Amino acid sequence: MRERNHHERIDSHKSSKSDEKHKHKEHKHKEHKSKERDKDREKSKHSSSSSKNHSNSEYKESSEKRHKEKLKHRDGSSDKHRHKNKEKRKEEKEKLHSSSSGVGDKIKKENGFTSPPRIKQEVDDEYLPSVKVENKPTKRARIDDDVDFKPKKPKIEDEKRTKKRKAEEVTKSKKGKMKGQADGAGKKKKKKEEEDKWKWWEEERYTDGVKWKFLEHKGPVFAPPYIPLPDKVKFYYDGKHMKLSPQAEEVATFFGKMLDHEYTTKDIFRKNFFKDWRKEMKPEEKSTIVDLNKCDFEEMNQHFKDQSEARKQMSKEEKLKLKEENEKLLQEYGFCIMDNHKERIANFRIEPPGLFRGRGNHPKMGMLKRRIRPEDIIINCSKDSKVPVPPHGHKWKTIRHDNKVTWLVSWTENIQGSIKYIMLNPSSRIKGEKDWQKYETARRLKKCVDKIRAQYREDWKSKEMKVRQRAVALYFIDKLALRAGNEKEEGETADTVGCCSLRVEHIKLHTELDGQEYMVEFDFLGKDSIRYYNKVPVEKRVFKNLQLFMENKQPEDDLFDRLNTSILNKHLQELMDGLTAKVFRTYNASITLQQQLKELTNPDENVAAKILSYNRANRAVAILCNHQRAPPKTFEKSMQNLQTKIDAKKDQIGMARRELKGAKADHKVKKDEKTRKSVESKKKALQRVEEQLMKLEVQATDREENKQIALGTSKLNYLDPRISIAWCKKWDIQTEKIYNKTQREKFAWAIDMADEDYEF
DNA sequence: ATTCAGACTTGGAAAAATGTTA
DNA sequence: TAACATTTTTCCAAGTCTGAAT
Repeated sequence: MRERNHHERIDSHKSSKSDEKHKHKEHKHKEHKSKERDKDREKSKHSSSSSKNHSNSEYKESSEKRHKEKLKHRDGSSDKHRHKNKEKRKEEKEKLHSSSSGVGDKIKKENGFTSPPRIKQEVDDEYLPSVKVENKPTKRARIDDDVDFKPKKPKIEDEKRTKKRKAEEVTKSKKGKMKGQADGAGKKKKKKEEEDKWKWWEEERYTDGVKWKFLEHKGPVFAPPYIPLPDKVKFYYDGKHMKLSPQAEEVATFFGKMLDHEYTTKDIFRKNFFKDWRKEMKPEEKSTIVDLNKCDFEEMNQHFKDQSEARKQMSKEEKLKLKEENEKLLQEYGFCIMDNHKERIANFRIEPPGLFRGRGNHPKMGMLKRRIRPEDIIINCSKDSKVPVPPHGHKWKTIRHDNKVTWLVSWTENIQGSIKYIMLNPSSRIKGEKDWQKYETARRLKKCVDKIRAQYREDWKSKEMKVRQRAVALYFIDKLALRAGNEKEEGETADTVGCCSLRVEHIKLHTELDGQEYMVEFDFLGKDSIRYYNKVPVEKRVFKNLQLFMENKQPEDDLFDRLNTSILNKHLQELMDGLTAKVFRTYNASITLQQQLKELTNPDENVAAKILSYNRANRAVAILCNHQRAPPKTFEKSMQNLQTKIDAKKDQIGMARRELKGAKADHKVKKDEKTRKSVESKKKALQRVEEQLMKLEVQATDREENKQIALGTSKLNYLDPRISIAWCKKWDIQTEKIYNKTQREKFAWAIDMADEDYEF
């Protein structure tokens, strides 16, 4: 950020953003940098035994340096020019290469779809042309899909509900009437609940980009106004008490609340905070408070701790009252009417002001996120609806009636200048339909993925650099489930990359490593600055291509310099309607789950063990997608507790065994009914405890394996829920065992529609 | 072709709610 | 019944992708 501003000033006479970007990139301290990276690698090697390393912290430090080490720009020659020359050189070399190495290329056993780390076996099979799937032209596939995606009849026989939304109201009331007449009073309630569950998936979708016909809501709930601190809570500057103006005090409390957080120790955070805080100060304050290090927020911090403690200690009645108030608010603002149905809103509360907490090494961390007022708010609703009323004495910024979008409320946030929205809950029709559609697109990919894979393998040999890069990138996206990797504005966000934005410094080539040939070692920060570390064997041709792409480049140069997400997606679009890079992630995630479930589920095992298998399948996907979490702070202890329980259970078993033995002996002697019964019951008791033990042990295994893996995201966003539902039905496992209430609501469509035979 | 705003999905952490134990 | 552990929900940042403007 600093550096960037500096440059902007110097270079202000010219240059587009992209020029600037390259200038920055191309004049960094190489030696310095690469040394840093080496050190880093060294570290990561030590710390990782598995092929994917999960420690983020190490990486972050060094990535931080990236920004700092940029050197001054010097020459003015056009960037594009340079680029072109570079590429020409490359193309020449490429020709040489392909003619010399191409011939000897034998087809390896490796087909390019070896398992991602720790997934036992998988996509391999997918690559082989399957019997069932012919390679249809994409057009055709599209049609197929559409058929698939249309609501299915079965469950609506009796009611003929497949009609246009317009007709819904009629349907509904008619239905109500029928019920009212038919049912006895006692049944009414239950019936009503049933009716409330609207099966939108049995109705027709909008086709023309229209998202709704009617939309009515009450607008957002604003953050509560700032309550000044009581006088006894003091702020000290340089050891001296200082009463702050309300504005300055509010911002100070944001910092005070966070005192225990690591953020407040970070330089950038402190610097950004202090700068923005000073903007809120009165002139006197501004002239006095010049050094953040001399500020003492301790009492504020304590005050808020006390407050939250007090909240915990509230009496039952008070808590209940609070809960009721919350519920009232939810009832009033938490729902909207969209096309005759009451739907839950996801986030009806406006984000309160506070300090921006970017993730990873974010240049803007600590900046003040300002309070949103009604005047910042754009309302979206239908013309014929009751327009939400702004708070007294205020006006909305704008009121819109745009039914081509799904949001109800929007505002522009001041840190990145991006737009924030209030939208509906995942259980809503509008989200659900889209979600369903996403999986249908992925299923269409399944039908043509063989063809696409064959195609990009062909493209590895292309004469055109652009095509080769595209093909290798796509291979990574497919094989490793990498994200597309859009370009980002440098200095505005943390330095993270995806596939297309990988830089030379992010991969290392090893002709041989760990006994395998042609290994690529990935090490970069992905979304949310989560580290991706992986060593993968690739095909020789890919390897050679990578060498080519890296020739004559600096570590900080783009690996795929002729490629970006827009080029890639345009290409994908041509291969299959609706295909984009992220579809591969969805596809590979879902297909992996399906295969893993098939492979891991043991019919003879009990429910607990089956669930463990499910979780393991889920885990395989999470690993593929690199979904990591920080190990829970209480992890070790919680493992210990579980172990204690297990030990206790084992003792119990010993006891039960002895008792059984005794009973048996008794029975042998007496041979009467009473002792026989006793033996029976002891046997049962033993069995019971053994089962409990088994459950605990399964739980322990599951938890251990899940230490640094986050299952949530894949479960919620990547796995076709119908696969899971089919699995549940097949093995007679309750849906509740794998989906909690929220999840069941979100996946209601899948729960209703998938049967045991569903195949992704 | 490139840039940019906009809209929407995806992501882990943290807070809140709920369950369990001493 | 408080303290602690675990699960669920909320929060909001950070991606992807589209389409319009230039």
